[in-house]
Amino acid sequence: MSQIPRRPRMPTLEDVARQAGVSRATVSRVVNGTRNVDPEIQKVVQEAVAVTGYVPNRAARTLVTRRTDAVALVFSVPDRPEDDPFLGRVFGDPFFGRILGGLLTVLRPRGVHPVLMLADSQRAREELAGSLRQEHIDGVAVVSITPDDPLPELLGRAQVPAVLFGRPAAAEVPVSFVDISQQAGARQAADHLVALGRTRVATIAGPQDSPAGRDRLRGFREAMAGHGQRDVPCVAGDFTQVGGEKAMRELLAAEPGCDAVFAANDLMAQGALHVLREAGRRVPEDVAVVGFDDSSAALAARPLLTTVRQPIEDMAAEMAELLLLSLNDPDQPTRSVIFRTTLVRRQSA
Amino acid sequence: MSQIPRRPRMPTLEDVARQAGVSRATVSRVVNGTRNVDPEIQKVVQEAVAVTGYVPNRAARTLVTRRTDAVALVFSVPDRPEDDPFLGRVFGDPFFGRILGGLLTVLRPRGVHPVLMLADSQRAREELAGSLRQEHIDGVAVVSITPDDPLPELLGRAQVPAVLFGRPAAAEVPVSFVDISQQAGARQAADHLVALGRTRVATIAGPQDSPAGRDRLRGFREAMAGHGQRDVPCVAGDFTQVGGEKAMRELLAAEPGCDAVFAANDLMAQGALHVLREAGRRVPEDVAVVGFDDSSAALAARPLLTTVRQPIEDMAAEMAELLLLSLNDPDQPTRSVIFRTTLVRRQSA
DNA sequence: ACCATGCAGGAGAGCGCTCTCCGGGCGTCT
DNA sequence: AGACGCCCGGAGAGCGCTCTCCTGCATGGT
Repeated sequence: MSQIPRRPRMPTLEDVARQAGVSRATVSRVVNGTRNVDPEIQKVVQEAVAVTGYVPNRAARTLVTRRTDAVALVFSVPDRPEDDPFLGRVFGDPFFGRILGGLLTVLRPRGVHPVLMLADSQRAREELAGSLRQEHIDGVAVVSITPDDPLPELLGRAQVPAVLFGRPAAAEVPVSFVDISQQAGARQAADHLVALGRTRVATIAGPQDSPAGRDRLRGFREAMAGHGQRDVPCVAGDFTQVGGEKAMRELLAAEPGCDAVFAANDLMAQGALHVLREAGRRVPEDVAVVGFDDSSAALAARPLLTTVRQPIEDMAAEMAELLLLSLNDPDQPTRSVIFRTTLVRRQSA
Repeated sequence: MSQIPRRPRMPTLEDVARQAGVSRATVSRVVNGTRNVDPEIQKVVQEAVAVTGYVPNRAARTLVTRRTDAVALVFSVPDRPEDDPFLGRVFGDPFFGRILGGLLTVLRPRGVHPVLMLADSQRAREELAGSLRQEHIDGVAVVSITPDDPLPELLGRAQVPAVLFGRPAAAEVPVSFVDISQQAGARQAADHLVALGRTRVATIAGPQDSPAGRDRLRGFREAMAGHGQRDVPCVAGDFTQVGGEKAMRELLAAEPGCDAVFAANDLMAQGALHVLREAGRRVPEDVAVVGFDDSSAALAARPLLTTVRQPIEDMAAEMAELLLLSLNDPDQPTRSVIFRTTLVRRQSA
């Protein structure tokens, strides 16, 4: 342990107490607002605090309260070699930032700080567990983009205050989460395309090893079946733009007459848009396109992408609320909150 | 201070010491690898650690070492009302995630955790200062997207270990930073356009109250002057896509004959591409377009955007190195590292 | 007048760790 | 053989805070 570059010594409770002519305990009470303190004395103490420039030392406080007022925001991604520069790509996704923004709206006013962590290897997961046991953080918000992620179950078992973004793959894991109704969202896309009079509808699905990918496809198919279209041509992509391009090309080859496409996320929809343009199809006149997420890609696309909006920020905020709840009372039952999606109508459909 | 939901008591050094039949001090030495300890005893201690499942308590350690092994990653943005939901937009920029990714490649192996903070109001800045004084964090990495940001100066004065992404607006602020040579980057764009044989070159500049915006414009103008084009038509945008669209429209109206455009960032270039397409200009045949940053927008654009690459991840990693350096020795002189940009040639020019 | 009651402030233990200081055993130099 | 270091382990102080317990005083009921 390398030793401390000593910064000038900070004033302590003791200093303030001396300055104010009261005991340490009293100062503590004033600072924390616990118990009643004579207003007269309160004023004296507050002045002493101002004079000395006192700020409570967090570590000392944590040592006794066993609260850190920090939570981890964990991104759980598929394992990869330690030196793979892929790291940047993970966080390059704006999705990530939106979650952070949503969390912050709740955490900040409560004085809780988010610490960023990445669970991308067995070792990283162990370190995360270590962080919790070290009492470095009070709880965990997990965003998992890994199929069959072992993390949720790990946390659930460990009885650690944790909340997931998106339901866990294994339904019986005892952990709180926020999610959207994927199927209802897909249904909105289907209904919209049908209302537009489209009759030869196809879909670019997400990876079928992800719950979101599966559920969106299922929801879309069921809805289309309800509208009388039993066989929806489908090619699965990988949630990336190039994946969407590839899928769209295949779809176009297999179903040249299709007049509408539902892509399981905006990035793939954007890819589809590019391919359709190359192929000389007009959007939305010849082919209507609907995406999913309402990410920044939807606004960057031309024509502007009609898409199923996922209220990410609200979901993240709720995630924070749930987390704080179980922080303050570990015996809270696990809860889940399912958000409603909305169809955002723009130009592409 | 709400009281602790007590989790089961964790094993302490004391427990390990008892288990191993040695003193607390010895266990501490083994755990931290300070001083030599008899290999025999070392083994006994390690076993005791394994048996008890001991993990050092971070707060206790911090209390005495005065190190938290945490740094703040601060995004300094223009002030705004406390309840403005703009929050999400800040972090929605992939730029943000790339920085985080870069930082992490350095911080993670060193066991340092990034804590996220937002400096978006006077109050937030004070809280940040408080966090430092509370010894909640050891240092600060700042990404400022505010013109005339008071934060760098504040930190510089406070003698706090700090590193900026991008040079401070006021040159004499004593604080380390990483940056690119904005002018050299702009020059690369200019040289490329000239090499392409373009003779009527225009530019969409960034906001002129940001250092980057100013420097890129200056660099571009100087380079073009060097190539014999003295008057470069210029409209300033605001670094957003719509800003780019607006600027491009103005440019097209004023200079219908222009055959090349340099946009001060990719987002604006993307906007320009859209407008050019609407206007029936072919890119790159009629008008060549070069962006700046090499962000994800460059790859999302069609045609693929030729752009000046800023090595964000490398810069962020260096930022972390500089920060760790001054953490370990506060007397380090302030340093700055200027990175080289590279022209990434794709389709648009 | 007395004791029960309530409330505000002080004393002091103790959270879990690191680190300085000490002491004892051993090797080495004279 | 004695003196002198050196190396390794133990003892114990103390980091800054919170919180329990205690004490002293005012209040009110009988």
